[in-house]
Amino acid sequence: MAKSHKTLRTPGLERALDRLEHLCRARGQRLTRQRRAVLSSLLSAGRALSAYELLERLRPEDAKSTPASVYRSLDFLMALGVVHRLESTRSFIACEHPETPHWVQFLICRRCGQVVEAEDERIAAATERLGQRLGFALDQRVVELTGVCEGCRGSAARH
Amino acid sequence: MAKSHKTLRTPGLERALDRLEHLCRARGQRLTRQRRAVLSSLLSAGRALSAYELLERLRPEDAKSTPASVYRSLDFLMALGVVHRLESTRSFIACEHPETPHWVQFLICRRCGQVVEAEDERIAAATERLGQRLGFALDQRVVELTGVCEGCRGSAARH
DNA sequence: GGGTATTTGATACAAAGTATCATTAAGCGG
DNA sequence: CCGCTTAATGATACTTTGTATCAAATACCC
Ligand SMILES: [Zn+2]
Ligand SMILES: [Zn+2]
Ligand SMILES: [Zn+2]
Ligand SMILES: [Zn+2]
Repeated sequence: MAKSHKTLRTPGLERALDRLEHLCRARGQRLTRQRRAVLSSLLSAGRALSAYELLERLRPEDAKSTPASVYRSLDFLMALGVVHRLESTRSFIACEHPETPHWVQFLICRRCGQVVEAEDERIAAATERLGQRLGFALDQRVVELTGVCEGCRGSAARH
Repeated sequence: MAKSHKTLRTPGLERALDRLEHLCRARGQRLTRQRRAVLSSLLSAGRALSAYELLERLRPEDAKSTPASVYRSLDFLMALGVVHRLESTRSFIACEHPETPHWVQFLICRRCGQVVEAEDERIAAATERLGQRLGFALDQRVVELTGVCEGCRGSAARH
């Protein structure tokens, strides 16, 4: 029988890991087991995770993960642009469209925790403009909009 | 001789504390010594401070400040809208124009730490729009743009 | 498969933020 | 000005989040 790789279950995840590999090769960066595991875990979580939640999910598979190692992998993946950090919730999420380098905005539902990654031209342009107007050469833009998503508003009669 | 209040040194600070008092009365909230001290300290710092930096500045005057008490005062002042939290630097800063309720953007210089509070109509409108488009009823918007300010770019020959 | 620079493991620590409950004081009415 | 009531603080201990250091391991190139 064929060797039973644990992959190939979710094609989306497979594609993301392939993309990670190609990104690393292109930049001459090393792709390690941990880095793969961290991205993989974030992707299959399907939501934002704190570094320590992530750690808990990694431990069963890799007992020697530590906070430091998780943060290191996260930093690496963020530099590559395949993971983002949500400043307002101190958590991390896999990028939803890592094909292009991008400045994104996040919409966060405070009730169900859903996070939507948006790429709004208007906001991008307006922030760039503001930076120029005030003389700042911007290199990082955090836009995190918190509220209640449509689903959650519907499902709550009131209050 | 007249009683030697330690106030009246900086009219801007005085005005801010008066405003704080009025805000509290208007809302039936109590204005305590600590809350005054926290706002006062943030104002005279003239920059963003972490909660613990703030604590250090309060301790000489009020030896029984604790992390918990500082965070409580900060939460109170933020609810009133006279203090903002910078998510991307985990710090707090006095509002630069607390007259009106507002959604603001922050520009942060990563070299000198300067923070500028802006109120850009275009960004406000664009974020609101995005929220509507994606079905979110927004109640908090974090817009924090980091880069290098004009002064710092000028003063650095290169790198 | 071996060599080397990079990454990780292990440990310890620093920084940021919160829970709890007994005690204190702000603001109000008399 | 005094005492009452309720909200806020003090004290303590704890949780969560993030880093420093250096020896050991491993990804990648050949
Ligand atoms: Zn993205
Ligand atoms: Zn929701
Ligand atoms: Zn403000
Ligand atoms: Zn600067």
